[in-house]
Amino acid sequence: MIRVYNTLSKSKEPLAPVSPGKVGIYLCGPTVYKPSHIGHMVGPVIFDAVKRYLVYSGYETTLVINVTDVDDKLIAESNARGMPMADLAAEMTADYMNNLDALGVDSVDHFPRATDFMDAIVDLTATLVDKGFAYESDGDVYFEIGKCADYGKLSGRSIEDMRGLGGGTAERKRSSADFALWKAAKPGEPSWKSPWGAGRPGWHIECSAMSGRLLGETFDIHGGGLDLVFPHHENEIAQSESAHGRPMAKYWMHNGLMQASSEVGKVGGRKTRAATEGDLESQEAAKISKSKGSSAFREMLDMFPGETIRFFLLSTHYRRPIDFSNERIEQVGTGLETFYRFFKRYDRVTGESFYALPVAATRAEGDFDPAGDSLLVDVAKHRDAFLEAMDDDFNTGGATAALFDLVRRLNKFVDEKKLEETAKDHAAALDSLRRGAATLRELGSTLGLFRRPIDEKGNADDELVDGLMRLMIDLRAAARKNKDFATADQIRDRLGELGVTLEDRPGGTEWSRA
RNA sequence: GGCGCCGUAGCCAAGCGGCUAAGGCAGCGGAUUGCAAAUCCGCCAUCCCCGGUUCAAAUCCGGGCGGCGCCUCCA
Repeated sequence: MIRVYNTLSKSKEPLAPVSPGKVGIYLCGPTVYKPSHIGHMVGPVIFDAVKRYLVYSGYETTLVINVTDVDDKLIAESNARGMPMADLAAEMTADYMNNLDALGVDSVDHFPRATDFMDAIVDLTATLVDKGFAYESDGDVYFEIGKCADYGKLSGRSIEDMRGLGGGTAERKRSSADFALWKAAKPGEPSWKSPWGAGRPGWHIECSAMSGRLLGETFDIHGGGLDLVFPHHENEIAQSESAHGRPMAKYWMHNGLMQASSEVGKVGGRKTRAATEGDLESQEAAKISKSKGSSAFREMLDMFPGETIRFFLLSTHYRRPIDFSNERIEQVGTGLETFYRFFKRYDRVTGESFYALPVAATRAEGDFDPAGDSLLVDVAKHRDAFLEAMDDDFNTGGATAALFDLVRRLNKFVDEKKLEETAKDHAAALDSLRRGAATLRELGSTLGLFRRPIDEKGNADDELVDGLMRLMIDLRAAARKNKDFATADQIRDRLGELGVTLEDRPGGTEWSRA
């Protein structure tokens, strides 16, 4: 039984899809006017894992992430850069897609773009006007919050709380809290035809329109960052539910926001803030956000492998805010290496590739009977712990602990059975190891991890280096054979200074680059 | 001011009423190794403070203190 924390009820609820066996997920994606930063990757990585886990759990799952490619900020940026809005959007969308790809986010079924759904947006707006929830004013169309009885149910705000100044359009609105569904085009702005004249959609309407088209009037899970609860999601609910007369989504899942830690020093953070005694500038820099500016995600990919960043994002529970720093990513990267080392060890012992192990597509398929095999009894136990954590509101942090327990058990098994030295004599043990390793790969894959070999620095991509290393290792082996340890150690130490690590194993010496 | 979140070892972090409080990073012992590396074993926390509820609280309630988010563009 999978349980999901629902922002709407502020509690965990058993997952009971609208249509049994099927789950529809809509995640609010980016407005593509600038290169994406790490904050944009949090939701996609989490929901990619959520989808994998749901599929693994037997649900036919559809994941939709929208791309908002028309908006005030896009217009401003395209003017500033002197290029058409559509070109800017295309460029930034490509950047976004490349970033997702590097993180292994490839389970997304649809990336609908707002400009491809203009008809749906206009239709929905017209429906709201027809039903009396919205009104036209000087070519703009506004949603009238006062007509929506339960407005504020998601964020816990009352309409009274909402009465602000109303922005620059106050004089055209009936109430300052009303929000725009459609904005009349000013000269030179990109626009689309509508019953109210040429214009473009307001910020929230595209999500209501696209989710309705792709997932239905009531779908299962709507996700997004915590910062979208108000006003974005609140307004989506108002639009969709007023138009359709039924709930928009059963479960609202919100992920915690990425925050910059002072260690990075680039965008400030908590400690910086303390140090500067509440200085306004550093205070505002604590949260990474589009408008505050932070380095492009693309640059981070030059520093860390995508899988390491993914593991970092999944190392804590998705609802928790997560502090970002290079140091922390390095730490989880160090942890990840434990797995990679085991994979190589597995290859050595079995002569087969870990990455070639079959992965059970579903939970039921992955179930197995330990049949009294002491290794497999433990493997099953850790598998259960993993599933239990994931069932509980996708607790990826707890789940990764089970993964670490599992590799340790597998390593211990290889040690105890001395499989590195005498694998050939232990056919039965190898079978157990295979079964256990397959479980590790299966579980990892539900998080989108361990799916394909990582890129190793150095090795094999340079014939000369490879040949030189073989030479050094052979010379050192000869020295060791002659008990000339001074020479052997000198070779190893000097290579160490160059960032090359040598490891002597039963089957020979292996080298790797830091 | 309004709404909300968080405070668990040196650092990160799971646990959210009841087993010896997961796991990772770092550190310290030990096994292994010619010495290392890797691996394995062991050690390293009474859960911000004060009250309360309960047979029983890190977990619930109240009050402090501290950190943060939203209320304006944001994933």
